[in-house]
Amino acid sequence: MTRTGRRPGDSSITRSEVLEAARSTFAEFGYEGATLRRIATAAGVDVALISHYFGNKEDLFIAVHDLPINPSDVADVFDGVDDDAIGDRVARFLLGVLAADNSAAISLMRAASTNASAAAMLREFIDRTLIDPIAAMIDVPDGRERVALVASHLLGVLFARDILGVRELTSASIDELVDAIGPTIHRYLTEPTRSTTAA
Amino acid sequence: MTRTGRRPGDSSITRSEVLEAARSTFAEFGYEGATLRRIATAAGVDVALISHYFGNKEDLFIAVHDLPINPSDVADVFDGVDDDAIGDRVARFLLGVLAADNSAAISLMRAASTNASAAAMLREFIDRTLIDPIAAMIDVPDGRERVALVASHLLGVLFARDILGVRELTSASIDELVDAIGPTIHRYLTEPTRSTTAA
DNA sequence: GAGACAATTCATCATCTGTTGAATTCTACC
DNA sequence: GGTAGAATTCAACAGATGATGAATTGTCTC
Repeated sequence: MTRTGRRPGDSSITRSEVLEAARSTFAEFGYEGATLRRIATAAGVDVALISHYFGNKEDLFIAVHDLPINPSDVADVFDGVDDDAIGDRVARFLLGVLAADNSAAISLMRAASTNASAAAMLREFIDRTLIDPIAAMIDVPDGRERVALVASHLLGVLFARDILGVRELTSASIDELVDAIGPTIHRYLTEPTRSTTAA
Repeated sequence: MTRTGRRPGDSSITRSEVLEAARSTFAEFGYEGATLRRIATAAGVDVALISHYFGNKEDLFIAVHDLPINPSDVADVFDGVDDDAIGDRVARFLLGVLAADNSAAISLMRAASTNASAAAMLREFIDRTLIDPIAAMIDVPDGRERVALVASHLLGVLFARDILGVRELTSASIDELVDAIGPTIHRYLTEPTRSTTAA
């Protein structure tokens, strides 16, 4: 149907359609599994157009994962929260942002499993956006290790729920998950450790 | 060097060498990334030999992941353990078995991220080997959901540590990790929930 | 309305994928 | 010691992959 040459009408739309198609395809199939042709088909576009816009596959991946949270957002989460509610607040914020249909987090997790540079992206994202600001706020000596445990727990829940499809988690609402996980996060962030936690 | 035809000497070794090469290659590259040719090279063998032995790639993957724990092993972990030590015992057992250089768990996690049948394998493994027996033993109404949270946490730590390479976790010893995570697992398994946990 | 340039597709490339069939070399049994 | 069969490699396959260059069609500016 669509012939060669430029389409009539506003053409700035196509680029964002490609991005959207790439996002959901990366999220569903991971880096290697998300074929340029699959993305192109999902976007209703020829393969070559993707290369034309984004150069190569890796640059497309990077463009897609211009990540959803920035450190100051995380800092805002703590604004005026009394200590008792920190766990819930963090849990709700992260689950809300990361488990959303947006699913950039799932996409990154899938890709990170088999692609070293995606793993580095996610690792640095966790570092810069979670560990750095949260550890600075709770201000305890082993703060970074504590936040790393919190992040691990969140990653694990996303993995089990959205990648593996563990029933006990898929059937729970975000509210129920926050209710279950919040206290754990709260303890990791506030409770004294039993001994030296990590190096 | 190696010419066509059967090699002299004991030939039952080769098969296990292929399995070992497949194990580590799957663990490093995931299902799609672990090329038959890559596995063959690692095993010092021609590609066709793999197909000859294992039929196809999926059967090879299944043969490799004849999984390391069985439910009765898990049950034994609780034998004569007083309630206070359950968390540590579970944490040490699972981290010890799953994070070992054996790395079948990492291999499954990597593959599960991009391959639906690998995800199903891991999900069922968690179900049958962790959730079923542990939930039966703690014997509380929402036991399955509690164990699912425990499993999620463990998966998350493995993911963050062995796949992402988060420094705060890679620099910790197994003992330190057990020390940090044990109490959390203990609470998930024994502490009363704040409200209804999940469906 | 002509010319520059952007958007889009088509055709094609070399490379890699899993799998299969035939050929060769060894071992085991009679 | 000859022969059945297993172990192993070689060669080749059809299909998919990411990338590139040329061709076509639209939009915008003067």
